[in-house]
Amino acid sequence: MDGSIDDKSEDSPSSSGSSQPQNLSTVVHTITAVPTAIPNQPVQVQSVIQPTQQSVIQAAGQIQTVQVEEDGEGHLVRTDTDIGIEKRREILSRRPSYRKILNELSSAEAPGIAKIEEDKEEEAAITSIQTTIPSYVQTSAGQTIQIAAANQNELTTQGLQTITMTNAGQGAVTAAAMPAGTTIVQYTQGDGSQQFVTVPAGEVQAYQIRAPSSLPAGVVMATPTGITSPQQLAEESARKRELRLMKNREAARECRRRKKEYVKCLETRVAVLEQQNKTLIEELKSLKELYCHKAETE
DNA sequence: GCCGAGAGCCGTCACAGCCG
DNA sequence: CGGCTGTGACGGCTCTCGGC
Repeated sequence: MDGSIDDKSEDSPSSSGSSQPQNLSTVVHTITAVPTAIPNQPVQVQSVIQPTQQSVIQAAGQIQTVQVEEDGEGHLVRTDTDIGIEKRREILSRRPSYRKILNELSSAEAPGIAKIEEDKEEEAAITSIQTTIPSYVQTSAGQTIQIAAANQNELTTQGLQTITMTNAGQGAVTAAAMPAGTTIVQYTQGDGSQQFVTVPAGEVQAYQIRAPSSLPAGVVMATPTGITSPQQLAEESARKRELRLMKNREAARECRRRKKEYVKCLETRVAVLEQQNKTLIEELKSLKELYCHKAETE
């Protein structure tokens, strides 16, 4: 091909392909500077190592400096420089999350690629209850459950609208008795979505409501104190399982969302790069013509 | 209208890696 | 080291579309 760039690292970030793990992924060549019409000027090209989904590689968005030089036969040859093979291999030792990949891509990239939001809303909600709140659920007459918060202001911010609970089912936070004696502590988040935790009725008095930072937004974990009977243990483990499933459900949703966003981002990049490639080819053609024309006239 | 194929989404499980 | 998180894999469900 006329004026083609011989990319010696087509499937590997390094120009010495054999020294790289086989599953090293695609290299997305991000041309950050369109070469000017100066024939012998080395062209700085930014290359973004892009791991594929299935591969065991890591460190997407690692930028390496690549030089494109003429090889003496009119071909432009890419020669990688900066990162040593060993170091790169070390960097590539773990697959990053889609969020990491995309964020690194976008930070290494010109503006235009949106970062995956760091779940700001969720974090905001968690922040408001992040520290262990010395609050207790207590049953009183008529199944009214009240949480005495050390800092009511924290509890009433974003994540949890209201923390005083009644059994009426109308309040922002309600506790409904289950037939089997289980109590569901239900509350409404700022966005209107419902969250709940199950609490065996007999244990309600002993429950401490706390909000570990690891929980999804607005989820309050009730930690029983003084569980003794096997039945309570079973209920506790069932509760834990439910919580785990719920969190994993949410995590899977988020993961899929990030994955979609990541794929979209890649598709956008492909389109941009195809366009840039076209432009470069055109430019190369015109330069060649110019050069030939000049040679003929001399 | 019925049926099968294919695509897309979801929940769950398993597992690797991270972090306190 | 144990708990948590992110993600691949898998199976089930639903929807759409084309062929009959």
